Amino acid sequence: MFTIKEVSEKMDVSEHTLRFWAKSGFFPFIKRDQNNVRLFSENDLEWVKIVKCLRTVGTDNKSIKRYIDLCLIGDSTISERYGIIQATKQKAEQQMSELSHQLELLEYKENYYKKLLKNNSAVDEWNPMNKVKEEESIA
Amino acid sequence: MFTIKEVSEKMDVSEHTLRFWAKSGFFPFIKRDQNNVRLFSENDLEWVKIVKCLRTVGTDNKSIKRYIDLCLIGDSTISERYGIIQATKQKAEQQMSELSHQLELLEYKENYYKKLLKNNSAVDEWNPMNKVKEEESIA
DNA sequence: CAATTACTTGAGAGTTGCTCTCAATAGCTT
DNA sequence: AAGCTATTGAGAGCAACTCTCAAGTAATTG
Repeated sequence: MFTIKEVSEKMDVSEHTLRFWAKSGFFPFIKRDQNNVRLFSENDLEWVKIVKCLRTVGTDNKSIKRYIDLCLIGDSTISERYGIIQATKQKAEQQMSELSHQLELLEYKENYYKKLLKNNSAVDEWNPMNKVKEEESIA
Repeated sequence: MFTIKEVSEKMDVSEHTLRFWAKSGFFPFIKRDQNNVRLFSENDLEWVKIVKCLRTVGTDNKSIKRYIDLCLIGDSTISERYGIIQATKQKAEQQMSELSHQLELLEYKENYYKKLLKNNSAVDEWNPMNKVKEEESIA
């Protein structure tokens, strides 16, 4: 059994967020000790894991709650849960491809700045002939 | 020259967000027509592109403003901008690897549900012998 | 054994980055 | 002229945290 602090470190989710998620009903099986302190079991960690996964992919909390509730209902909801997981997978894949697209832009910029740095250190800054005119700055 | 609606469609960013970004000072060169309507130039689209890129990777708006301001200052800030782009690239790479990690979990779940669906349709649900005991539901 | 330190709790305020609503204005169409 | 379509800025609303705080408990230390 783990305290919220231990879970926070183990799963790399802030204690605040874990409490917020708990209040949102994302961890239905959490026990408390005699002092009302939350104690997470290994099984509870699995719930943290799936919630973190869904949030990482950008699922909103309402949809996460829906998924949790489906799990609690039981076997009759398996095909709906299967659909949710599939849709989430697709979303994750789209995000990967979007990210790799943005990485291309970042690499282009990186090279652009690298070149500028090389040139700048080579030229004589004090020579007015090296002044470059620009209509508008570039991002 | 493009209206905000055209830019919204071209760049896949909502008009609301574009206005919000404009108000935040992310597009320093935007012109207006005689009716105060914003007109984006091709160069302005480049600013939209880089802002969208930085936001996609999760850069906060304050840091984006800092980057924009550095661009406006000019050549003396190239090495700082280079650093920002490098750090952003790293962040994007981390996010890719986090996403692909989460994709693994999603694939595992997908297979798990796929198997359950196959079994469920094969067994006789009305046979009490097929009742499976579970201590706690699983996410 | 009182005091300090280290956690934990829930309530609730504050923050970020949108997102949406609205009234005012302008141009185009019939 | 009336209707339709855009655009604008101001400002309300929202999601998902994030942070602050007072209160409670437990272990440690002087």
